[in-house]
Amino acid sequence: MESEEYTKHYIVTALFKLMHAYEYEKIKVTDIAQKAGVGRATFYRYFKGKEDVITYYFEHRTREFVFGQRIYPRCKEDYVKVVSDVFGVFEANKEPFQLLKRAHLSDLYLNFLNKNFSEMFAEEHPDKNPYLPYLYAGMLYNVSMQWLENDCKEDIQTLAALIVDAIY
Amino acid sequence: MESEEYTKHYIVTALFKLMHAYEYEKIKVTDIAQKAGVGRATFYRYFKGKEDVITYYFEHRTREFVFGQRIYPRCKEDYVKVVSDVFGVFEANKEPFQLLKRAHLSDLYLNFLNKNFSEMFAEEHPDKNPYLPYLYAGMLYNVSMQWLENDCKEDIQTLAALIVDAIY
DNA sequence: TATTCTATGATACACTTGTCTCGCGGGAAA
DNA sequence: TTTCCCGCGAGACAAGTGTATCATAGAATA
Repeated sequence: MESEEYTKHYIVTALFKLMHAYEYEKIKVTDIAQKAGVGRATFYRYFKGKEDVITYYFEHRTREFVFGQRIYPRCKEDYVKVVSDVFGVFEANKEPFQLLKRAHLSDLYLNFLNKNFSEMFAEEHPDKNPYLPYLYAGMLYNVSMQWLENDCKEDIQTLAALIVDAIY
Repeated sequence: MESEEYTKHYIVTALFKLMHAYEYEKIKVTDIAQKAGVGRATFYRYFKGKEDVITYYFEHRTREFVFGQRIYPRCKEDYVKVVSDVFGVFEANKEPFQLLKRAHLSDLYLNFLNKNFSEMFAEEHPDKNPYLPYLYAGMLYNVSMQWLENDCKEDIQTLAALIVDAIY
């Protein structure tokens, strides 16, 4: 008898393996269970459905997405640094983000950016327009996602320059 | 025999009516077809599924408002105009957007903005950085969504000024 | 008026989803 | 060793999805 965590792990990795070969929508619960070597009922005992598997995976590694030091940008160089940092973490987790996107769960990342930028701005400039962090988060999020669509082929400096030039 | 456009319209409005009363996930294609007064097969003749109906809505109901004039911003006043326009349409369609958000389908609106901004920039400035339209779309999208969270209580001029000041 | 055209509803079908039982079998406790 | 526990696979089941076929009503055309 396996531990519950092991069973979950088998299921998660099975889905990821399948997602390398097949389109997310085409993958059926039966396929995942078979690949994981468990019964379909077992799958449903641990997960509500396919999407729940992805959510589970990301909830267990959200910490890795936190970008290094939360410096508040005071000059153009700081802006470049923060923006490059965000893109850097994104690129380092390219594959998980591709899975997120395919599962229509990318907004979890946007929520994450919103939360972090809001806190950053609130600490430093409580007086500033409260929508400003969302403005930054939104453009970083969307550019990141389109960058991902292009398989992150442009280098980070180019993207960072685009962002910073546009807002500075 | 109804025109095809009418039939599509019945289906779209039927879905939106149902979304007032029921959770998006609980609404079945059969329900939509019944509410629209058409057969289920007719639904599938025009739409690939529920989500496709929402996409259609944004393609055909919002396009004329947002990009009817299709001015490409050349000065600060143009920027204010375009941005105010986007927020204006958003506010005018506040209720549908709230439904979208509840259904976790807001990214369809982001897709819509991306598509339109890309086309606008491509026509006017084929040489510009191709990520620029996504930068604008992303920040407008995210600020709009947070604005919606606040029940659109701030007035459009304030928001438009924030955006334009940030990028100009 | 007669004929063609076509959007439609009805219906059947294969497949997937999500829920629910039931009995097996291996590990832990007695 | 024996008994109990419980995660698990197997499979049944209702409901929803998406596709395909077919006959029909009614508008357009001749």
